[in-house]
Amino acid sequence: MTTVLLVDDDALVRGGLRALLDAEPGLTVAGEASDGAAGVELARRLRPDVVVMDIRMPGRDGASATREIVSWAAPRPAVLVLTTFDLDDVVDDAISAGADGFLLKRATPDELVAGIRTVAAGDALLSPAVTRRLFRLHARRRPADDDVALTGREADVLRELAAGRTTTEIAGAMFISSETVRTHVKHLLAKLGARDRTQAVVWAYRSGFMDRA
Amino acid sequence: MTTVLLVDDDALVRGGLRALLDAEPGLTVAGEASDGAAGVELARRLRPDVVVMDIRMPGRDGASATREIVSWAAPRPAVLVLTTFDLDDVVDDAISAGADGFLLKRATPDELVAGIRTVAAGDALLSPAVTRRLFRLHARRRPADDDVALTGREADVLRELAAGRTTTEIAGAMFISSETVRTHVKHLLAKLGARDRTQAVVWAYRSGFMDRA
DNA sequence: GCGCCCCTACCCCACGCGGGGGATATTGGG
DNA sequence: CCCAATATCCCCCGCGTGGGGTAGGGGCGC
Repeated sequence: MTTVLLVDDDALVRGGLRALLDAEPGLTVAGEASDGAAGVELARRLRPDVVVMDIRMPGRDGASATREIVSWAAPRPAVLVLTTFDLDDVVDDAISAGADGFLLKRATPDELVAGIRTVAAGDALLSPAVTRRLFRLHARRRPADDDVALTGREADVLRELAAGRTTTEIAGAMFISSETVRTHVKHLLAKLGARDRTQAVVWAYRSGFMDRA
Repeated sequence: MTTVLLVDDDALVRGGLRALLDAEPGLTVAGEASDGAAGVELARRLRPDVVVMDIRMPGRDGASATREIVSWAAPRPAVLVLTTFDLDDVVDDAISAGADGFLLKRATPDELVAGIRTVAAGDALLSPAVTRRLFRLHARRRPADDDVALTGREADVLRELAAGRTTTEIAGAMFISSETVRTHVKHLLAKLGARDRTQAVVWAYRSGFMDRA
């Protein structure tokens, strides 16, 4: 049986989550708190398996509370942070606070249950270190990055650039002249706002382009 | 109810997993296959929510089967790859095959169940793109990458390069002459086996250097 | 004290690269 | 049907970059 502590300033949200989770076999809600300070205190007393933590709360916020809980000696509760994730600065706090997982508030009930089971089961699916890196990846996924409209060939060339290839090598690989490659490079540099191929490669890795491609 | 298809060449393993999963509320094993070809065929007929796929099998292996299944149009089964993950080359195949998740065979039953629920629930906890990058992070953690012994200043310069800065900018930021920056760049290129700064930046992102720094 | 590595700094040379042009052919949507 | 977008190819110019070598000062270990 997995015990869960709900920390959210909205009583209606807590009630909804409690009904949802208690109906789930293998899950039970051990307690509720309406702010970070009460959440930490209750987590200390109840020792739940998982703390579901809203990030935005009056008083002591979720990031601060998370930071404290994850600093406890094992076995400590796993912290699953709930967020609307609207480019909020507080998200960065949740990241650096070292939460074990985070979930969008628009997630489905099934997804929440799966998330709770995942963090409760430990890090077999994803290690904490990796999860932390993930947070960084997510935080970095700015909408602007997806707005860049590279043509098919430009995207091809960028992939080659991001593999560390030279103009001549790319020309050989793509069966076109190096002059054409140079043209494509010039165009994608302009679109990306990059001043040279190195900056284009940086963009490719940081924007998630290399993950999509 | 989440339906699962087991693909593993070992009948005993399949039997154990079936017993384990059928005992779990909300999960049911819809079928079993003993190799990749049979697995793909059965997945096509049964349309399970999740395919639990052993990576190492005689005949058509798990990576090849995974590659096919993930190429199907939505809604397609999610593929959870099972692996011993002992620095096996086949792991690279699983990565590039685009599996939705992967789990160590030494994972506990709880972890397997949590993993199945997670991939069945979709990408709310972790998006496919991020998962794919994760795989790369895991696969990439080769000892060789950690063996590269950059000096403190060389590492500083590499971080600046990986931010897309020019020699002159780096010199300004580090309060040294650009000639010195050039020397550091030359040295780190030699150590990394990179032919130019672009390849050094690629190495910085792919090796995990940018995650550690 | 002597070697060894690191950081600092400079030289020359060849060339790849980015910026700014222009040109032609094909494709597809208004 | 025409125009915009795309893909292909070519030119010149200036300079940043990489490869080679050289060198002094500082720290550290033997």
